[in-house]
Amino acid sequence: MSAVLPVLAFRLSTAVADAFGTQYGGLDPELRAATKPEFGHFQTNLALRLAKSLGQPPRAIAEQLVAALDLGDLCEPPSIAGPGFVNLTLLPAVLAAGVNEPERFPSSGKRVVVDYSQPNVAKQMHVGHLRSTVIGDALCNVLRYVGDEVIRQNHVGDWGTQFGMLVEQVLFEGLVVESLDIAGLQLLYQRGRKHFDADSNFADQSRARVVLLQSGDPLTLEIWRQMVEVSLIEFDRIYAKLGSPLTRSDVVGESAYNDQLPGIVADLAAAGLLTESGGAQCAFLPGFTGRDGSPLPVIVQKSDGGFGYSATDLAAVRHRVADLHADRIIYVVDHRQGLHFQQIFALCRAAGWLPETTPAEHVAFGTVLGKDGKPFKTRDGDTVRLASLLDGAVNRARALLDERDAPMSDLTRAEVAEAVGVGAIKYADLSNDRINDYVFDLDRMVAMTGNTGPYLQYAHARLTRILAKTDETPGIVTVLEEPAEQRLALLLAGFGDSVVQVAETLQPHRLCTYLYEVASALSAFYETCPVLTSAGEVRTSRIALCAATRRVLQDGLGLLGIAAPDAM
RNA sequence: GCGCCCGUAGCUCAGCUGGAUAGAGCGUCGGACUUCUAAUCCGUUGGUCGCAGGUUCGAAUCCUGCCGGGCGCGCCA
Repeated sequence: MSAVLPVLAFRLSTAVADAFGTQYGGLDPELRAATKPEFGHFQTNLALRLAKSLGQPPRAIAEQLVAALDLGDLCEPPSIAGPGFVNLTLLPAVLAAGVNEPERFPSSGKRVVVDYSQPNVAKQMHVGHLRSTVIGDALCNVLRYVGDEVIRQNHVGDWGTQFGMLVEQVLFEGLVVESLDIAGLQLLYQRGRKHFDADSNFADQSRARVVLLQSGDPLTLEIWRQMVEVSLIEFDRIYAKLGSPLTRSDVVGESAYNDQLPGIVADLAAAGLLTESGGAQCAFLPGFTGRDGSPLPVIVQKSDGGFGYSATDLAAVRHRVADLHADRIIYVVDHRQGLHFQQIFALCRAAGWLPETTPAEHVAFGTVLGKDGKPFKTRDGDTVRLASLLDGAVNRARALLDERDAPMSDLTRAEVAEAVGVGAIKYADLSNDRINDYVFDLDRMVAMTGNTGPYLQYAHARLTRILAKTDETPGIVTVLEEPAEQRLALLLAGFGDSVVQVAETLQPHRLCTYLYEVASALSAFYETCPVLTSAGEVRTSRIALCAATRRVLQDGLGLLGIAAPDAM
């Protein structure tokens, strides 16, 4: 639609300038989607806006505006309604063109770095990683679609004091790390933690081991590397299950910045941004205050000389701007870290590592809750593993498929169950505004009615079936007479705009809402407009409309990271 | 105490950056299957947009102040 929209906007501005003087030509044409189908396709509220400065009644202005407006090649004659709205209805041919010629996005020349997923070494991925991974994937897809170059950064938690303890426990037990899996590593962590708390001698050795790790002791480093390897194998497995494109080449863990941390401190000190407080090197920034109103620091270097997460995050920002040449930096991290990122961004700007022209955005999201309204946990109070979460949804989808006795091979059925189950979870996660918490409710997620993943997948499967029954390859849309056809066509033409909106707001739920509207409009079309049993040009056109709808659903779901099976 | 976020129908949520009578789904109730896949569709029911002011021709949307909830606030990430 954006091929038409700018033209309409330009004509409106021209008409305003002609009718009321050039000083009003620069006014926002306020071209908006019509609030109701009976008002046409678009509306402009310019007349209302101009009423005051022109000192005339809005309706009179609307009449002059319409008189000056030249839209005969694009729209039906404009109508004036209500207090002064000007309603525009596109000609069927223009609408058809919007469907037949989907918008393509040239390269923006912009490079965007997206930091997301961020699992921790030696820990199983759990429900807490779901949102970051799913939202991050969707945003990467959307940004690339609108022409940005996207660089994924998986800031894996692979460094820090706990690894001293882990390595020490490995040596204590005489373990071969490579024989362990992720669950084994997690158990090792628990044993190490107990050991650490119970045995002060072991605790001291663990602390000494951290120093060895950071200074590059070969044995220590090798054991650490093996733990990372075991973990990455597991992450790969989960990403595959989740259908995430994240790979090892996207992993730039905390350890990657280890060498740069002293330099970070030195640079900040040289810039006069550091203050010693309680033995720690701190940056106190204006506008940040703590509990009792005292200045709130960013602790860059701890009192024991070690570096915390802030130092690593600072180094990461610097790396992304200086080395990766990011034009925009995005962090998909839960909302509780909002203050932390505010501080990091502010400090990076003060240090000159993050130019004012480079936006850094914390894409915050809410918590996944259980039915009790508290953070989602198992019955035993443990965190829910991502793997079991996904398996549960796939099993549920499989049961629904079996119940339905859909005519497909077992292999296909397994694949479809996978797509539907995982898609249901992802869609449920993406379809609400990310800032809100949501309750994990499998029944609702896999429901075939309402704004759910399976409902959209089903719409796609139906279209695939219809198109498979025709012997002709779909052509172009030429006939749009039925209201249901027009409504569907109008929506399809707005796909590009919808994606652009997500790229700007970083709110994937807008795309979900859009796709749901498309699927709903398809249902109405499907009820009132026979496709295969119609004849002539109407049939050809409707087949093309089906093909276009299928493409939008497939592409849209694809952007959300959700598969669209051909049958359900 | 300070800061961020949230508050819209019985429930779960949209509301396109200020526009027309605030919309969906679920649920309720009532219809449509010898199906272009009924895992669907159509109809029905339902709201002082937390409260009070303010800005505006016009506010769920912007501003201020309250109320209620979530989260955060020095060496964990």
